[in-house]
Amino acid sequence: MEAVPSSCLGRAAPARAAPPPTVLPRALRITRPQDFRLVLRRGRRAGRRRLVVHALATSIPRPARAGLVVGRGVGPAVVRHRVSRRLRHLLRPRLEALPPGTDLVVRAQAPAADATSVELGEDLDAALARLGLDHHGSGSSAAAPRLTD
RNA sequence: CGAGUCGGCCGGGCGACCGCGGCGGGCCCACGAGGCCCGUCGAGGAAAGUCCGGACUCCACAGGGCAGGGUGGUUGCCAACAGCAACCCGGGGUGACCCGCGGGACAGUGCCACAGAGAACAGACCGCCACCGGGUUCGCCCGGUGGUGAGGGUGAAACGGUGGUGUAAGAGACCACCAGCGUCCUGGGUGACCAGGACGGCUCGGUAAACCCCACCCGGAGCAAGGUCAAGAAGGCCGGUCCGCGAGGACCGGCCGCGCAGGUCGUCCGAGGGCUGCCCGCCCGAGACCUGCGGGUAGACCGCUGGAGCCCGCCGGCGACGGCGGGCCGAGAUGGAUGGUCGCCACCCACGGGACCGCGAGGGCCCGUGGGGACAGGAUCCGGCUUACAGGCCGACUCGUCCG
Repeated sequence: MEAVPSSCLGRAAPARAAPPPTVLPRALRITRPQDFRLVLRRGRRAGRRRLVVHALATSIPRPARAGLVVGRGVGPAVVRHRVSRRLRHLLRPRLEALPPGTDLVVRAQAPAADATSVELGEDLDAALARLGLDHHGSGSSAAAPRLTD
């Protein structure tokens, strides 16, 4: 079964080596209203035009989690659901690179309605980099302590 | 073949990889209702607007009056409806068909812009006619008084139409026919109503998505309904002022609620509630109120998806629909799953090329490149209505033309 993905991707586009995106499972999501309030009020914040990322480091030993806020300002139900689905796909691989115990809340703004998945991914990376949480270089271990103050 | 009317249906298909939510099963375990694997199911015709009608849940359930809301041709269908079907009436179209918030305007009240002389028991501007006075080229002209709703002009609408009698000129003033109104009779229809006849008085607007009248119907709140368990014993919300860049904090006042303490009223004389609002009346009924002090929780599960259910066949009915038989199980989330990245095919639109048909404008076919695919997503569940929608399919019927 290991040979199947490589052949499939190889036929389509050999240059595109990106790992297949996945959707957030329920365990990795923030669901309780109190947790949302905590992250939005106490966490650090980095805003882009299309979305705002709040991050809060906790001492609880568990994988990093994420929650979504897509308000009515973004659009009707179909548009809101499309935006949150794209964000869920984009969030999963990025979440694995974060230090354990990190809680993330991503708020979508109105311009997110017309954005593509690629654009939203760029916004996410930029916001995470501003928070010192980017997974590409710079070392996540060095960024983690800065969250607490 | 062209133009058109009505009804029904679809809402791209197949595949690859990686995923998400529910249910069922198996395995593992450092047991945490954690991990892995398999099977299965997983948005719409409108899921939408939340406009009607129900199911369901809780509260209430002697009744009456007033107020309030809804419906409005008839007969059916339906659990019910403001829905659907057939029919009736009125209007439109050559026609198939379409449109109608379709009870009552002799119960009463109100309103009818602009134009016009006059608009609701109407109205003399011009005109017509008579009389009086004056003038006269003897045709008539000018002024006044009165008659007249036939003619002109205005309007959506001018108080019936045509012909005659009549008259100074006219007028349903009178007569005939027609139209319209009312009453009665006969026949047909379950009925709305239709057809025919007789008589009557003589014409007697519109508006009830204006008040109103008539007939019929209507308890209130809603799944955040409601229930179980756990946790916790006290705060929550609203308004104002002040402080702070801000998140927020402090103080004061009001409302709801729990515990403790004190007080007042009350269970023969009824505190306080309930019966949609008010009044009468009825029922439940032992607590209610005031002051002071103290300073919370808000999570899980049930409800929760098998139902006026869907598909097929037969029978009854013009039809909506109903009956019988057989088969099927097709979402149940809860910061809210059904997606992401692609490939192929089909469809539509541009551009380019090729051969073909046609005198021609042009037409379809094949290939290549590029682009496009709407309106829109459950949140207790059904039946409707309304609104949005790229593109496409099927059937019935009408009118016109050509061929036979």
